[in-house]
Amino acid sequence: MSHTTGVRQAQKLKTRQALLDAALELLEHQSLSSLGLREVTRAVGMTPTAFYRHFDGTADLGVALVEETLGSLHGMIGTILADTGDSEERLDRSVGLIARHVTAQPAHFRFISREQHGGVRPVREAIAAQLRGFAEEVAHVLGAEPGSAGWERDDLLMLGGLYVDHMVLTASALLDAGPEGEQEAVRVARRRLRLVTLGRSHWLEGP
Amino acid sequence: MSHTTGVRQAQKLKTRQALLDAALELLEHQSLSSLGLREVTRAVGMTPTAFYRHFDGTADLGVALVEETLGSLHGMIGTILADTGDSEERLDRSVGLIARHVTAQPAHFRFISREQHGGVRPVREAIAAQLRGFAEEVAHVLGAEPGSAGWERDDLLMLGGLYVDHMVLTASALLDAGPEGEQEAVRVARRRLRLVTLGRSHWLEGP
DNA sequence: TGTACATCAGTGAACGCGCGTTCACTGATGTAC
DNA sequence: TGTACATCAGTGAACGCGCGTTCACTGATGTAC
Repeated sequence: MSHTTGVRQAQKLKTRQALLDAALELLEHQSLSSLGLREVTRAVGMTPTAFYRHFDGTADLGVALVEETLGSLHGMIGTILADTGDSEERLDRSVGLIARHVTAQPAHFRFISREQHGGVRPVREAIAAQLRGFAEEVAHVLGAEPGSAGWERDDLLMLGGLYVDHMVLTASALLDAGPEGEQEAVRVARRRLRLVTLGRSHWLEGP
Repeated sequence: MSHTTGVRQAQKLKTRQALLDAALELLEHQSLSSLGLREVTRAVGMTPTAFYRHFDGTADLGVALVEETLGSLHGMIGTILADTGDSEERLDRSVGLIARHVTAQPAHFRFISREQHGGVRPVREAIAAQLRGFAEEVAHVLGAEPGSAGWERDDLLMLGGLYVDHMVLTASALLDAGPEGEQEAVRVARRRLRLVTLGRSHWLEGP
């Protein structure tokens, strides 16, 4: 057995990643539907033809970017919503964590925000599927808490979706705000979340 | 004085409107950033060159579409939020009104939803400005109600923004749901709104 | 370990095509007298 | 009302350019023996 086996595969993965990185950078100022395959290969420094060794086209690359951005976030839901500290503290922590993620990889979140309702169907659907997954995870975690006693499954899902949509809105707001407006965006996001959480705690009192 | 004066201007407006209509139709399945000027004129049946008699380019046309879609909605805020009936009834009425608008002109709302975070900056900014205006109107109307006694201006704006963002989310959800899923989308939108409104009514009780 | 063959990531030339923009123009509409 | 000139929405030809996709290829990596 030789330890060099897989050199070719490793190089291929490296090239693929270079394509994804270059595309993400190009997508900071344009939509996926106007991103050219040649633009991407040019940025990486390779022949347009080679693109097809990795993706069917830019739509396919877009779906891969969705996976790269959101795939790793599953399971983090539990960490974010860890039921420690009072609800105020937990809420601030959640928003802070989103803010840190967005600051750490702004291009990824800009891409998601832009393509969530964008012109490329397979990408839109991939994002929707991921967000639906998050909503279900949130619903599951919240459902296990004492504060959710008596809640119907349907209402928990509604609440999970509400929180997820607010995460996405917060990420968008942070990106739009830029560095100087970040603090204010965080402040507003926190108060919004507080209001929603307040609604949650009175939900069962009836309309 | 001749009553024919203005024939030229009327024809020009008609052509301009034809360009806007054709563009909106083409934008149902693509983003503005990939919409070609020639595509639009071809759909209308005119020379590409003539496009420049009406718009600087597709970005400029996009800004005009924003105005066409959202410009007429100002002032309707008051009607939607008219303080009649109990809060439950008023809430259902609001969602119903959005649903009716979206059903009546789906292409317009799809365009707004798609370009709100899209790749064309001037259009993004035009949409943001309009939505900010709506948020302020909502804040103003709500601020005048007894239920908002004691609210700070800042919190009212936060609430206005929250309602506006939910209007947009509801519109997007309705478009994504299609005819068969419309009823369910309306149901979820209503419960979300109910939860937010519940949070509103307990806002002053402290954190 | 050495050799002969297979695989396959990336190359480079070529294609037909639609794009945005320019320019000089046409002819209906508008205006001055 | 009639005439002579000005305006300007829309035309049609032309341009250079970058696009996505095809094809036969090269040469390093991998595999069988």
